[in-house]
Amino acid sequence: MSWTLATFNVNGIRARMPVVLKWLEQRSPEVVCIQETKVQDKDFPAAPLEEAGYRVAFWGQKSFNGVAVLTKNEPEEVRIGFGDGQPDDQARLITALVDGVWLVNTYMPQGQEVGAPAFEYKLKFFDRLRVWLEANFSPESPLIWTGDMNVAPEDIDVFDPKRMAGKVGCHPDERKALEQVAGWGLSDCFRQHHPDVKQFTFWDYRLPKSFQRNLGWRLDLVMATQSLAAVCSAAEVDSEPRGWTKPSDHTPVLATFDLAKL
DNA sequence: ATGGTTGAATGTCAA
Repeated sequence: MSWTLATFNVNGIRARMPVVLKWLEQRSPEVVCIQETKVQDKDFPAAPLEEAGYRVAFWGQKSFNGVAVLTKNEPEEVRIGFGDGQPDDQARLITALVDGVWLVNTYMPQGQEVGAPAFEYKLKFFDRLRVWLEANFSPESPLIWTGDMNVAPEDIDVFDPKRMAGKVGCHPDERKALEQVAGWGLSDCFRQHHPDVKQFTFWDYRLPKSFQRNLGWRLDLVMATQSLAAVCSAAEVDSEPRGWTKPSDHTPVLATFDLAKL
């Protein structure tokens, strides 16, 4: 059975519904992990997504953050936040068990700028995620950590690594924090299939014609435990929706797994 | 030098 997961930072689910619905019809992945919904739960546009054939689980807050998981099959379980005793004050983590796979969907903090309180919050969020993974899951089990990581893992993952060196998104401390989580037992599905490709998933609205000029970053990842990585048959970035009318500043990443071989 | 645009909300912040 070929099973495709996608991750998509939509930058406002309500503003992005035309793009999301068109893209779901085109690609029809089994699972879609969404970030930056920017909507309270009571206002989440579940009905049109259900009409498109998906079960919908979400956790949001007013104006900022917010995550959702769309699945063709009913999840066995959905969890919101860390539930680790510290306050779950920002809607950045939703976890679901579906089709025998644990999905960990994160909108990691952006960090604003190196040294800012938000930057410290970002680094701590990565540490907290690693501790939470250790406490709740086994790297031997089929698990996918995906979402907007807000870190370009390596220099190849940013359009101008010299200019961005040490800046937020490329700082060594952030890259170490990302590696620390991955070190639990996760590998980058896109990089596994495309070791040398300079392919971005985010192009800033604020840079003039950034998409046309390909001034971007690869911030959106699909990270799989070993058993899943071994049956990952393909991974791609679908740049097309970034060129549509009223696009998100991010575009979807897809990874396909042969779950029958697990 | 610190620009530029977008979403949510309707101030202005976050990205």
